[in-house]
Amino acid sequence: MVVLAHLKIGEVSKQTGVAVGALRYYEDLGLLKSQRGENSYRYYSPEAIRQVQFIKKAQSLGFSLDDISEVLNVHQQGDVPCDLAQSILQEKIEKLENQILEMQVFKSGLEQYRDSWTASETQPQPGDICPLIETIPLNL
Amino acid sequence: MVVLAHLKIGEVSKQTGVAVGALRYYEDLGLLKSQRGENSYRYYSPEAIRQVQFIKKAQSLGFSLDDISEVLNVHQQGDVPCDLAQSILQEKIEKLENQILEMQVFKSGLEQYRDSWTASETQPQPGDICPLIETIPLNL
DNA sequence: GTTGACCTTGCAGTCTGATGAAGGGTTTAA
DNA sequence: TTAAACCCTTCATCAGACTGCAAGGTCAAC
Repeated sequence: MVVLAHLKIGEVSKQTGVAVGALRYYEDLGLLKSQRGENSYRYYSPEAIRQVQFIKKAQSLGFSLDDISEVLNVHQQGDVPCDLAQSILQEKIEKLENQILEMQVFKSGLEQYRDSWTASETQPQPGDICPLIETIPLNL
Repeated sequence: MVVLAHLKIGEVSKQTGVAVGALRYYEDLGLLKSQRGENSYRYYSPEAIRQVQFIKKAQSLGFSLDDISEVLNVHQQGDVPCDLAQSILQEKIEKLENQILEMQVFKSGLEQYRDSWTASETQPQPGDICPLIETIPLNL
């Protein structure tokens, strides 16, 4: 099947909102293909627009370009990559959950320090830089 | 007041647990001072140990080296930098709070997609890469 | 025919907090 | 005296997803 490839990179950029430099970058990473003219210009088929939109959508789910590359490779081999996409998504969710929990614990710790500082009227000792920070224990 | 500066960088590294390279890096950023011997070795006073520990403690509160630099500059000018430290800490807490909220919203969105995907039995359309991703709206 | 918009490659830079290597000088202990 | 351990500077590298620039080739309109 021959696909018409008549869009220049600037056109793809306009239609997708993705910068020209980013499109070239995607090509370097193997995420996007183009046909080269005799002038060495990149020419794209309308399919490419969908492909770039696919990349943007996956990015909006927190997929890295590396993740997307994996997904596209499976597609390239003729398989439907939805199972892979789902498991990557599940990983993202779990990682996010852990990060949120960690941040909540960390934030509570900071709030405790902030409140104890406001409450205390620590006098600076000679040689101290800032007693409020220096009362914190070193985690070795 | 003359302060004895007899500790070599490796000694400071051992006593603080901070890598030699990191100590040099702190010096480049103006966070830590040393006296140079004729051999061009760095020599540190025992004060430096406390200074490095101060840096570590501030880092454990989420302070960037840039933040710490600001705090130390105030101290350098003879002022007590606790007010500054407190306001930086307050900023960190607020930023963290916002990040946590954003991540929770984002995570809910991802979970909705995950669940709708699992529930739906979307059949791949010709030309689709992965319908589960392609049903996501583009945020323009 | 010439201006300007568009395209090419390749390399450097962004941000943060370092780490590592290369290539060479110094000190210390046996 | 010689080997190991330590120190110096300078430069490169990492993650991630690009952006920007220089120097040049191409194309379309007037």
